[in-house]
Amino acid sequence: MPTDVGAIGEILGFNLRLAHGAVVRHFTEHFAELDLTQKQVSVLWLTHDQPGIAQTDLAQALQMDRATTMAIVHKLEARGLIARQPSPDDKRRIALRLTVAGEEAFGKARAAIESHEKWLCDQFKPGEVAALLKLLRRIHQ
Amino acid sequence: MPTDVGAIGEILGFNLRLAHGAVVRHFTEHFAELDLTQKQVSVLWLTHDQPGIAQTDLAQALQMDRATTMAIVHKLEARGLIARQPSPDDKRRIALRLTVAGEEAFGKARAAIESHEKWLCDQFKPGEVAALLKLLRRIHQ
DNA sequence: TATTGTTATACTCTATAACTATA
DNA sequence: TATAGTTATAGAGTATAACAATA
Repeated sequence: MPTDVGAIGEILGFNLRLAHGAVVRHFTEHFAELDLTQKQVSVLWLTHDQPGIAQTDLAQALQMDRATTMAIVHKLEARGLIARQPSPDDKRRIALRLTVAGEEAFGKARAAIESHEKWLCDQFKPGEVAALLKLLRRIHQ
Repeated sequence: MPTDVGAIGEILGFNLRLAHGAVVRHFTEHFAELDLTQKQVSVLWLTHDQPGIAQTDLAQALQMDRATTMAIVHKLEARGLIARQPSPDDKRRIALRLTVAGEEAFGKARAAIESHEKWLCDQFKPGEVAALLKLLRRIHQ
């Protein structure tokens, strides 16, 4: 039984923060074996869906700073999950692709996401999931 | 116009993360002048509401680790916003209170929270705010 | 034994600033 | 000039482990 938080418990931003934290904790436990963070999985996912994507595109899609994106991509490259090659038509851009090991890791991650997402969605009725999705989108779009 | 994120955009956890990030960014800009983070404001708020509260209580209410709580309280104490005194009935516990400066800072923070929260809630109809609050609570409770 | 506070440590995320190369 | 990548740097948050004092 959590401590009563009083008036702050009525603040939407406060509840969003606690909900986010709870999901992150579950994610971290769930992905401990794969040793992947939310951000890393997101980058693997987007790179899988859009081979040749550049860091700037990732940054925009995931609403991150370029430097933050750099750090995440660099780590995934060091682990041999992502390969980089200069883009022929624009030499400033570097095209990203998953390596064979990256595709394999993403396959496992995708299965883990499904069960993680199921845990989250099982807390709601189907209509509630759609409603929550719609409301959350309005905040970040 | 954000980049199309594809299938990952249907994941509830993904949207929760982006929404949380957007709110944190707005909060940070909004509180730049006061130089306070979400966590720091939460601690000030709870300490204001419950004078004599201990770090363990804060940790439980804010769903944080004890060590994390320690770091936040310590920083607020160093800034002269929080005072600590050993609890008479349980010498392990340390009672926390806001100093005069702390009360003043919290007063300003409370006004800033109101306008920040208004920005957030203005993105929704009244019924939607209540619905979102209810759904988020279910995740972290 | 259990709880509270504490310290040390480490990693992720986040952002800013400044630099290089290319468009 | 604007964009893409890069590096250095710094701070916040998160968590684990281990310790001392007290219950």
